[in-house]
Amino acid sequence: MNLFGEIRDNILNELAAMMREGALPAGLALENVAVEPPRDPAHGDMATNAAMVLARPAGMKPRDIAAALAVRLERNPRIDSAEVAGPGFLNLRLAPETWGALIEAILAAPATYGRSQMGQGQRVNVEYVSANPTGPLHVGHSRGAVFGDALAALLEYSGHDVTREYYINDGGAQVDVLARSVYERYREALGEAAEIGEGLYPGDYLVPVGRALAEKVGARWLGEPEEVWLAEVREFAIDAMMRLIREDLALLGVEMDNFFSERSLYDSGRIEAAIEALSAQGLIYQGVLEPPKGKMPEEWEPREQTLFRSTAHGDDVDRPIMKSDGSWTYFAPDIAYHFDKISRGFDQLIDVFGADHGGYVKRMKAAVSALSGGKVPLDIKLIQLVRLFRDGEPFKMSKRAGNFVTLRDVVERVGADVTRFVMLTRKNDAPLDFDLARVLEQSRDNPVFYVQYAHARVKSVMRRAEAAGITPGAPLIEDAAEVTLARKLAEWPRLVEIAARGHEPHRVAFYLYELASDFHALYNRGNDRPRLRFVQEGDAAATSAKIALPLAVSIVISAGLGILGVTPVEEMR
RNA sequence: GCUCGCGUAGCUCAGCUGGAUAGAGUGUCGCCCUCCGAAGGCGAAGGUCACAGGUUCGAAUCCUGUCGCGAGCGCCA
Repeated sequence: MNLFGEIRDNILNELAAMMREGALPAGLALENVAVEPPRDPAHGDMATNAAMVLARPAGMKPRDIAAALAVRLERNPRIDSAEVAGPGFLNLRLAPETWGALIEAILAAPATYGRSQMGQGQRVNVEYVSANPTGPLHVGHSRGAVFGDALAALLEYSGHDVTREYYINDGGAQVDVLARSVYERYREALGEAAEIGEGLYPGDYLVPVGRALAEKVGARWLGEPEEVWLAEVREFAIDAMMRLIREDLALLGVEMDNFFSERSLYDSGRIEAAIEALSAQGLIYQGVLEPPKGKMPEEWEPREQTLFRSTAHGDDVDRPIMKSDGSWTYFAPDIAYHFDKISRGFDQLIDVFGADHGGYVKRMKAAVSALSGGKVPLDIKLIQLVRLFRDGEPFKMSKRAGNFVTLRDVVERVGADVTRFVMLTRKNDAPLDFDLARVLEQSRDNPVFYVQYAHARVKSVMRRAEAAGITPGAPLIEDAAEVTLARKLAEWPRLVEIAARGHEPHRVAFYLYELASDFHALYNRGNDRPRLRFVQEGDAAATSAKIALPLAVSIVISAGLGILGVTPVEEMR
């Protein structure tokens, strides 16, 4: 049940009838008619802009249309009153029974309330994390991981067919560096002194990898030149790193559907095929780029390169795809990778990148636009930095890795649920402050706690009702605080669609906080007014009617937390 | 220099793809706990939505320009 959607349908039907009867000119477009919660609750339960949207095309005054529509809507038994306000808003007040019916509908279909068919089964590929396989994940990665995972869940919840994908950058120079670093640890494991020179990865996490390698191959690569061992050590090291990364992801509860190897694109003709597809459109040429203005690199000299005419698809300058030695730039396999995604038949692509990839957005969109003939939209979500604190002080430490805080450090301290929720309490493009101490505080200004506490409170109420042998019955929504809460529940399906459309999972987190807040307000009101308590001592019938509302709240909280990947708790400890 | 993002209450941030008197938490101030649901509750103050124009019935939201902060800018991925 989607109350906003249903009331909107009612309104559209009335407008259609008005057109048939001549009260409105025929043929008016109705897509822009919206039914929304009014900003000020004093304006009622719902408001529609129908009259204002239609006034101009109908050549009528907004308030006249609104008044005529109001008369019709007031005949609807679900609507108590319809009132013309302001420039032509129509404010609706719903009948108490309408709220009761909503709560009953939620209880009757707890697994589906809020789910949407908006996506119509569209196939969406969400690529996220995609960290280089050279070490454990750090805090920054965890934000991208949580965001991508929640976005994927949100899209599934709204009717999309989602594939969660990780792109393994195992084709570039950094995995050679990894191999050399592991080789030093290998030598170390065999009793020689490791020489971790400048530019190698110094982290301790490579020590066991070197040891495992020594156990596997023995001493046969000792003293041998790089050409002998590099390729095999690289394979071995990448495998080890990807295992590490999968473990880190598992700690956060993130599970990918597909890992895509960059290396698999090389030596298989797939890069060439992707470039050829661009070339066939005349988008590949030999040329010389202008130097960037204002900031002249030290050793700039004009250089002829193979370029992709990304400017034909909205980029600012054309981009090189081949180095002067004839090898591909990093951009080329990325083009091939996205070509592969397109050819796998996805209707929509989403890339979740770190904010330092900002300069990369336009060229990637240009490539996808060209390769898909403009048919497959690519949305790139940039994830801003995470600043770690503890009790307000900047937090720096590393147990195992170079000089960064690992994902594991954080999850082991505060838990996966807290990490996930907190990471989603900001828009992706705003920096996030993460305080390892404050996220564990039990107070109202900690949204994780506040939402969990609301769920636990409901469960406590339900346990007490159950102990008295009482089950939820036909709900009775009468007090203003109860209506406020029911109204918030009615917004859930609408919020899901808004959040999914904008690829903005943080909206779910904020919604849950508001819902919890309204719930706690009602609960607290029971202090002063015992009639508002959910469990009415010695009155089974009243209790049965009262507990339907909190139960519905817990259903929605549980669904929302499910999208965020957070486990709802039964009790606080 | 160019590109992208951001700029909203003292602080941290929401703000529904253009709606009404711009919201929440925190902080500040006032009131409320012997017990019955205070890991708090109720209320108040607090704003030139960075600035200036524009678009229209209507702008924090869209467009142009300016300022400030951050990130990026040809063989690093």
